[in-house]
Amino acid sequence: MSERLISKIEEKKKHKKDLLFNKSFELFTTKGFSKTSISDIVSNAGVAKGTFYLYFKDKYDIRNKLIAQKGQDICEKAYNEVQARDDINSLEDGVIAFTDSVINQFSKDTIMLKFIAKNLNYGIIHTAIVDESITNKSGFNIAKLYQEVKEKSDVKFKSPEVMMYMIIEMVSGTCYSSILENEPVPIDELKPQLFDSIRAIMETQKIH
Amino acid sequence: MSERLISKIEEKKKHKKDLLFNKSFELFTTKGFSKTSISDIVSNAGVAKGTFYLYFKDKYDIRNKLIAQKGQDICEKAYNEVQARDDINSLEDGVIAFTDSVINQFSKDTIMLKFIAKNLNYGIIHTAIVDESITNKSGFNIAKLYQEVKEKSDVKFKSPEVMMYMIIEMVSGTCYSSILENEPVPIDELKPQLFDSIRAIMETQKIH
Amino acid sequence: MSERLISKIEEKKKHKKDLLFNKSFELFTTKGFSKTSISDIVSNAGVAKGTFYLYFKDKYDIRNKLIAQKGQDICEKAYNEVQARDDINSLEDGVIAFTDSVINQFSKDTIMLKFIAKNLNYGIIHTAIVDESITNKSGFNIAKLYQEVKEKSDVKFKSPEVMMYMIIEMVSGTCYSSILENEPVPIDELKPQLFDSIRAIMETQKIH
Amino acid sequence: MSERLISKIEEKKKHKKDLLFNKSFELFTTKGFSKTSISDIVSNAGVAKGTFYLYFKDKYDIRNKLIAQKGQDICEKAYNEVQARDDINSLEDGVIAFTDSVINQFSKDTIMLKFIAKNLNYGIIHTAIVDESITNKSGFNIAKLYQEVKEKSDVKFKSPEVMMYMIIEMVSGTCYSSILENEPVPIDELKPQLFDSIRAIMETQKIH
DNA sequence: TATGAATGAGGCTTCATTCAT
DNA sequence: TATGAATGAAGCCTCATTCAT
Repeated sequence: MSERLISKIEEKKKHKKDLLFNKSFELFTTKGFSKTSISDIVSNAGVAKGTFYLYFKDKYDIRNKLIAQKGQDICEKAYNEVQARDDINSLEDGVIAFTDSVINQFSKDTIMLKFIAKNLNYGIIHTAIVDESITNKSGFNIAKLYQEVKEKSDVKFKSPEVMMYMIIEMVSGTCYSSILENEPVPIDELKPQLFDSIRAIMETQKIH
Repeated sequence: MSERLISKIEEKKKHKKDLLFNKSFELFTTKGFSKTSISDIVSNAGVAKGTFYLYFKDKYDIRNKLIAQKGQDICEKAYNEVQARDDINSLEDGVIAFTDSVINQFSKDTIMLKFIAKNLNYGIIHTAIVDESITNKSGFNIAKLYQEVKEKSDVKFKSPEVMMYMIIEMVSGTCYSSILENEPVPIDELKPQLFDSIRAIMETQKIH
Repeated sequence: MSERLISKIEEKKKHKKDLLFNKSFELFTTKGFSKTSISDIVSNAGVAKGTFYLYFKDKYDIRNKLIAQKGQDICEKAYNEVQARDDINSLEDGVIAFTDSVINQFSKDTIMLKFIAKNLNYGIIHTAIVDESITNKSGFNIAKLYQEVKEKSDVKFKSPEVMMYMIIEMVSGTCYSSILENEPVPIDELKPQLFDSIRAIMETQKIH
Repeated sequence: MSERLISKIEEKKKHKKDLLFNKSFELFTTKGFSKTSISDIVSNAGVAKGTFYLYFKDKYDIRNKLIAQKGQDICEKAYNEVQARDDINSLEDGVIAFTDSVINQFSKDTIMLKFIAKNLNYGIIHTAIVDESITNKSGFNIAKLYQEVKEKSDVKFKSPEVMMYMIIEMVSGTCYSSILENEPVPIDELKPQLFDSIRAIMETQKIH
């Protein structure tokens, strides 16, 4: 009986935390982070100011957890989509399919793109990955994925980390303004050239 | 006589504006933008608060002009270095030489790297390029450079804008953490792979 | 059986109250009263916030009871020490011996000195003396002591209350900074002069 | 002309600072220090919140300066009164006359007595004495006074600092409750006994 | 032009207290 | 009795901006 009581309370707490998460995301993406105050967040969530501090240290805390959370959601979805396909015959195909999924998700949800791109930086990602409350939520973990892919691949690359890095930066940088402003070209035009470039970069890195 | 008087006043005005520019840059790069107040800036510059508003609209205004200014300084220096070399036989060589110069400048001045990277975004660049007070300062102009290079080249590319974009994003993204944190590898290790990738991307874009 | 059950519960209650007492004292003397919150107290005591309000009205309540308690402990100890001596031949000797014991106790426990001195005031003492939960704890009672001493003495004084008052204030005031800061002189140097002054004051008050 | 302008502005500033001083004193003595907020102070003074911070660091700052200020005012007045008398034939007479003046001042202004007694401590006095904005206000200086008296006296004392200390503590301690609560006796009854005790203490300290 | 005193909105955070469980 | 989530008033302080001089 007392167990059920506890779980009920825990559920309520979870609900309140999620409420704060969702309303914060809403406000950060519409008003912008620095123009969103704690007052805005709590009045939107319909809770008292003090309640915010029961769940988060400050505005930066909730932002960082939000970024990590959303970032992982996107990667997890992309991973699952790649797994479900049966036309992936090489690592190149896999990387491109993964990229394609991420681009598509961002194209459909430009608010998310703006939020993540504006706020992403390595410090945040790192501390977030360490935060168990996020990584434990689902079984998925971006670090595990990377390891898994590397081991499965039968082709060897000179420096896989550098290669992935170059690809990620190229993709994220160009897509940001392509999706949001159609500059230098709309995303549909950009994609084939991007994929060609990914293959070209991977080719330079192969060890024969 | 009155002309000289006017020019003297103009000089003084210029002096104060420059002072505010320099001190702002100092503070933005040490304390960070959002933690730097107008009070900080003026007390460091030794002028009154009201004076700030005589020259700039607000804190964002001075930051944007600062970024554009510093960004152009770097490009101009890189351009001049490339011009002075006599071992540039192709557009690829030119792009790589230009990139190399920029990377070297940032390696020597990581504060600048942090400032520009953290604040750069297309909106700022665009409004800044339009601002005559910056572009007119020296004869150099990044837009003109681009045109010039494109016309000179005897090889044609499918989509030069896209190509340059992809290269720029790949370079800037990877160099940031490579220079500042040696991640994923130190900049000296990164460079050859980056240059290989640049050549590879350009190759995919060539029209034969 | 039910009696033992009740006494067990009573013991538990007593235990919790004592726990709150002890942890409060610890925190008040380390962090200071105003910087110690109820949250601090209960989290240190390992009980829930609501529990605090089961035993005390508020932070002031627990502080006042603490002061009275600790003050009485000190007086009781001093009284017992004086009783145990056989070299006390006059009221002057008794007063000085009592004073000496209190000073020694404070010298060994400066935290207590700070706490009591900083918080002592007549309102608190008075309400605390009235509080039965404190005075009943042991048989000792400072008011009874005073009466007892006065009756036993064969010398008469003009105004014993005033005399004791002057002595107490002189002693407590000077000892505070002498013990804590060695100002104006260390306590060992101060003592003989203090005792001379006590004797001198008492002499002016004697009725011959 | 510009000089007069500056002095006019300085006058206005002085006026505002004094306004804050006065209103703070009023509130601290009626509501109590901890229950007086900055908001209370500024709304009573009729200035904006920010203005407070132009003149004082925080609530503690204004309180400490207030104590030092008021304390010095009292001592200065007592000193002048002693100087004006022609029946002072010894150091004992001087100390007693000074004490008498201070007691009389506090008897007439019990609010001041409460404020100073509750807040006085050596740290505050010390930092206040160092603060030039207070000590320079008038020529008077408590440290100078002490030196002056010591040099003039033709009788020598074993340890003048300790002696003064004991006297001060005895006087201040007993007077506080005597003036405010008539306990243990009204101040008029206390005085003669206090003065006897002062003479007795000084006697024990004389070097013959 | 230049100054800097004054403003006051608005942000962040703490914390005593309550009350449903 | 005991709990601790929730409250929201209340405090402190900063800072961009204005305007009289």
